[in-house]
Amino acid sequence: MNIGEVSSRAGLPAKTIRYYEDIGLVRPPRGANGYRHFREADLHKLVFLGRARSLGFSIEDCRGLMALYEDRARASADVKRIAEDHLHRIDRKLTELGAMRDTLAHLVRSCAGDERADCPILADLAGPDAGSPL
Amino acid sequence: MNIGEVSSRAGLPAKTIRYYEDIGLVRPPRGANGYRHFREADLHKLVFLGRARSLGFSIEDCRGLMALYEDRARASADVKRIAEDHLHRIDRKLTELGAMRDTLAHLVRSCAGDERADCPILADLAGPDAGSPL
DNA sequence: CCTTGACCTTCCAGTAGTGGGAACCCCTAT
DNA sequence: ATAGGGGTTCCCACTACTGGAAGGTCAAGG
Repeated sequence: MNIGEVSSRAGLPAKTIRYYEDIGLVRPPRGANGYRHFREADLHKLVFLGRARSLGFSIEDCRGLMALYEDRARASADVKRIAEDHLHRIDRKLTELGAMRDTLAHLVRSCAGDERADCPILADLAGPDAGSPL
Repeated sequence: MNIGEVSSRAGLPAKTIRYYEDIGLVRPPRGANGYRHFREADLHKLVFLGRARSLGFSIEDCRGLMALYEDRARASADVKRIAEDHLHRIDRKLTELGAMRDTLAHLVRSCAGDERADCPILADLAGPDAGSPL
């Protein structure tokens, strides 16, 4: 099948699929006209990549997962390690994003949001001991 | 003061400060030798930017916040709107990141992580109806 | 046969926010 | 005179695409 069909079936933009070929994640053969020809196995790989990316795995993680996916002699421990590392990264991100949200929510609540210039949000951003910038 | 001093006082890498000048967030004058000369007001701006960035505001948000910071006739409502929009973006991000974590945590728990090839993580990534890739 | 339109191709540029490094200038101290 | 520790510009790399331009291919209709 051509890139358009595989794109709609895998749910990935054609641009992205070309990019994945560029970095060696898929290697569809070419027809006489230069068009990429995708086989079912290529489609499966792209679906796999789409799902892994949607779980936030990096391209390099995906490369590793793909290699394991295609390796009949893999150990599930290797897969699990990649997933656990990613899980820890997500947890760290969640923690820092949560801290951001709490700080920001506090600032937003403390701001009147009216026509006056007085604003605790700006005051906080300027720092504890900062006066007017002018 | 020179870029090195303002860098350590603002807690930002010199590279970042040059970048901020490049995109017009700060405009330190130059001395006869071509060196940037930072005034106290420039330092305050950089501290402001560093704090705003650490709360996850985008560069464009920072540009808007800076303009309001320097505008004596601002309305705090304008500041609050930017902060609220950002807060909503963070909340959405937290939601999707949380969903990722839950899915991933479930997969990690279900994987034996031993020497066997059988792996629910790969099975899930491959999709519900996918067989072996070979 | 020609045109139209959808599809395909490549390449280039840009995104955010730096990080790294080259190559070079400037200032101070010894 | 020289050594070091500043500073300067410029360019490339990164993540993971996304958009656009310019042009080749294919199938259908007049």
